[in-house]
Amino acid sequence: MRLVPPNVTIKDVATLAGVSPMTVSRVINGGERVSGETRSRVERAIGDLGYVPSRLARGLSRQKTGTLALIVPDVANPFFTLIVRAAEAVARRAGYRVILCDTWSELVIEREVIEEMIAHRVEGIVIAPISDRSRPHLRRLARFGVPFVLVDRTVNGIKSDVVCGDSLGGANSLVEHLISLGHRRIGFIVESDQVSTARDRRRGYEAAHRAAGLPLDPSLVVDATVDPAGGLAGMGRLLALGDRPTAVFTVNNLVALGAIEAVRAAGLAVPDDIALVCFDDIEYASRLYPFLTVMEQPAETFGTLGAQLLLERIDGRAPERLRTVVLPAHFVVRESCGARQAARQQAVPS
Amino acid sequence: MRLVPPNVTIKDVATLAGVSPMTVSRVINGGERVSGETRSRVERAIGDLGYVPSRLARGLSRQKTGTLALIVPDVANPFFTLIVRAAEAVARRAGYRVILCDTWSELVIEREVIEEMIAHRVEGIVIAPISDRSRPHLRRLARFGVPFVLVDRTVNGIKSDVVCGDSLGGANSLVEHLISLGHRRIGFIVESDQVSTARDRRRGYEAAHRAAGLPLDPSLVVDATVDPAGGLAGMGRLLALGDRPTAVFTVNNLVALGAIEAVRAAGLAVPDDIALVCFDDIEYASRLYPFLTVMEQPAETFGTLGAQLLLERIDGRAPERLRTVVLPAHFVVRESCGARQAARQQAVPS
DNA sequence: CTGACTTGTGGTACCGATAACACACGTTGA
DNA sequence: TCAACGTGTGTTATCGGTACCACAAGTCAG
Repeated sequence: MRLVPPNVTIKDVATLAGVSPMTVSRVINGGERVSGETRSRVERAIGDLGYVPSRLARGLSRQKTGTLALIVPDVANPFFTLIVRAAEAVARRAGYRVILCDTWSELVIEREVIEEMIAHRVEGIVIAPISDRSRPHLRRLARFGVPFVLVDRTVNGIKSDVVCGDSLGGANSLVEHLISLGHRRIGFIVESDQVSTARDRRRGYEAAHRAAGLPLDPSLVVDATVDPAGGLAGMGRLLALGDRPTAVFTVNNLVALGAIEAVRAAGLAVPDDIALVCFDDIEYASRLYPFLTVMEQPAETFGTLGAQLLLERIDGRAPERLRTVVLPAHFVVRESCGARQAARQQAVPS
Repeated sequence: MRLVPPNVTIKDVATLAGVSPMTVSRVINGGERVSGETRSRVERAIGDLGYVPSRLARGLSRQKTGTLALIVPDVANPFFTLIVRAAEAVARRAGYRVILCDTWSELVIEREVIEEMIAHRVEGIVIAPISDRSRPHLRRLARFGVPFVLVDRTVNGIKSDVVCGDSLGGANSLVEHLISLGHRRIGFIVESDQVSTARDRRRGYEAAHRAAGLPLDPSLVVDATVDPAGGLAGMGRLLALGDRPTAVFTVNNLVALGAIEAVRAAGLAVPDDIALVCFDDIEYASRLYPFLTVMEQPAETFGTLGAQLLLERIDGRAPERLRTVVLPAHFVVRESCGARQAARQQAVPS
C-alpha cells in the first residue's frame, strides 16, 4: 500500500489516460459527450491513481461550492441537535455538503464563524442566531448576497425567511394551565429580552396573567443564562422572595433542570411545593423519567423546513416575498405541574 | 445598504488602493514588509469594499486549508456531542477551522463523508469510526497521507493515534459490582463485535464472570442496535427467557433507556426485579433524576486529547511512534443497580 | 455532392489567491 | 565614491479545476 504521490491532479489522470484534462473533467462530472471507450479508460486511470478532485479548485473555477452552513448557539442542547440533524439530512439529499458551526452562544464566535462561512463561499446558511445583537452579522450576510434562513429565533430589524415556534401562544397556554390549577403567584425564569423567543414567551406569560385578571409582579420575573446553572440561580432568587411563587415557568428545559435542583436544595419538592412547567422536551430524560410538563416543539421540523426554505431560495424556486413559518407547540402534561396529582386527589376524595 | 457587487476580489481592492494585488495579500496576511501608509490605504479599501478573501483561492495557492474534520457516528448522542465540542474548541484555539460530520452510523455515509473531506483537502481528521468495517475508509485516508486520530473506538488492522476509554476494565468493574450484590445471572445487551468498545466490554463481562467462577450462559448475551429501540428489543428477549437474569449490563446509556422501558412494560421494576448498569452518563437525565448506575467516561477529554494528538501530528511535533491513550472510566453508583436499596435495608434490619 | 448539424475532443483563458523572484530605491560602511 | 545590503513593491507563474470556443470527422437532408 504505497502512499499516493503528493497530490494527484486532473493532469496526472489525463496523462495516464492519454487524453486532455478537459476530457477527464467531463468524465468526472458525468453526462456530457464522451465516448464509452474514452470514459472507461479515464475511469481506470482515476482508480489506479486514486484521484479525488479538489473541491477548492472546482469551487474556484465554477464559482460555486455546493456547500451550506448550519449555525447554532449550542450543539449540545438537544433541541438544536435535532434541528441540525434534520437540516443536514435535507441538504445532503439535495446534493449539498453541510458545514456545522457552534457559536457557543458567544457573539464574537458567531461573528467569526459567519465571516468564515463567507470566506468559504457557502451558498446559503441556516442559522439560529444568538439574539438581536446578531443583527450586524446577518446584515453582513445580506450585504454579500448570501441567502439565509433564521430558525427558532427572529432578529429585530432583519428580514428573511423564518421558521420558528409559537412562543407566545405556547407560553400563554403553559401559564394558563398553571392558573387553572389555582396558582396565583407564578414565577418566570427567562433570558434576555434580546432573544426573540424569550421576548415572546414573556409576552405570553403576561397575556395569560392579564386574561385571568391577575396582577403582574416584576419581582417574579428573573433573568438567567439558558442552562442549568441559570435555572439554579434563577430559582434561588425566586425562593428567596418573601412571598415566593407557588409555580414557576422556565424559558426552556435546561433552565428547568437547574430550577429543580434549586428546589431540592432548598428542601422542597416539585410539584408539591413548587409546580414547574417549561418549553422544550428532553427526549432521553423523558424516557427515563416522564416528569416534566412541557411545551414540546417539533425540533426536527424546524431543521427540515429551514433547510427546505433555504434550498428553494438558493434555487430561485422561492417566491419573492419572505416567508415566516410558525410551528405550533405541543402541550405535554406530566408530573411537574402537579395536575396529575391534583386529579388523583380529586378522584379519591379523602 | 448596497449589495456588494458580486465577488469583490483582491484585484478590486488593489485597484482602489492603487497598489498591486501582491501588496494587498501582504496586508491581509499581516507581518511582512509593508509601509504603514500603504497598509492603512489598503485596509481602508478592504473596509470600503467589504472584501473577504476567498478561502478557496487561498487554499489552492497555499496548498493547505487550515481545516480539520471531526467525524462521529451520531451527534445527537450526548457522549459524542461532548467530544465534538471539546475537540472543536481545541482546534479553534490552534487557529484551525473545523468541519463537523455526522455519519448516522451508516457505512455508506461514512465513506462519502471521508471522501468529501479528502476532496476538501482537510489537514487532519478526528474520527469516531463506526466499526471495524470502517477499515477501508481509514486505509484510504492513510493512502492519501491525511493524518487522523481515532477516538472512542479502535479499528482492527488500523494503526494510528488513539484515544479511548477503558472498556474492558470498566465493564469488568460494573459486572463485578453486580456479582458482589449477589447476582448470578447477569444479562448483557451489546452491539456487534465489530465495534471495539463492544468487543472490549464483552471481554470485561466475561472476565468478571470467570474471576467469580460463574458460568457464561450465551443466551444471556444479546445483540442490539445502540439506541433506545435496541435496548427495548434486547431487554424484551432477556425477559422472555425461561430463567431470566436478575441483573443486566447494557453497552451504553441509550440502550439502558430502552431496557428500562421494556422492564416497565413487563410490569416489573428497576432495580427491584432487574438491576441495571451501563456505560456512559446522560448529564441532563442524571440532573433531573440521578437514577442510573453508570461507568462514566470523560467524554470532553476524549475530544480534547484527540484534537491535541492530531495537531501535534500535523505540526510534526508528534513522536514517530503512534500513541494510544486509554482514559480511565469513573464508576458512579446510583439507584438502578440496587446497591443503595440493599444498603438501606441492611441499615434498618426488619 | 454539399452545406448544416452532431459528436467527441483539445486549446486557452480564467477563477482568486500566493510563492518566488526581480527591482528600484535609500543607507551604510570602507 | 561605490559595493553591499535592507526595504517596499511589482511581475510572473502557478495552484487544480472548468467555461467557452474551435475543430475534425461523421451523419443527414435536399
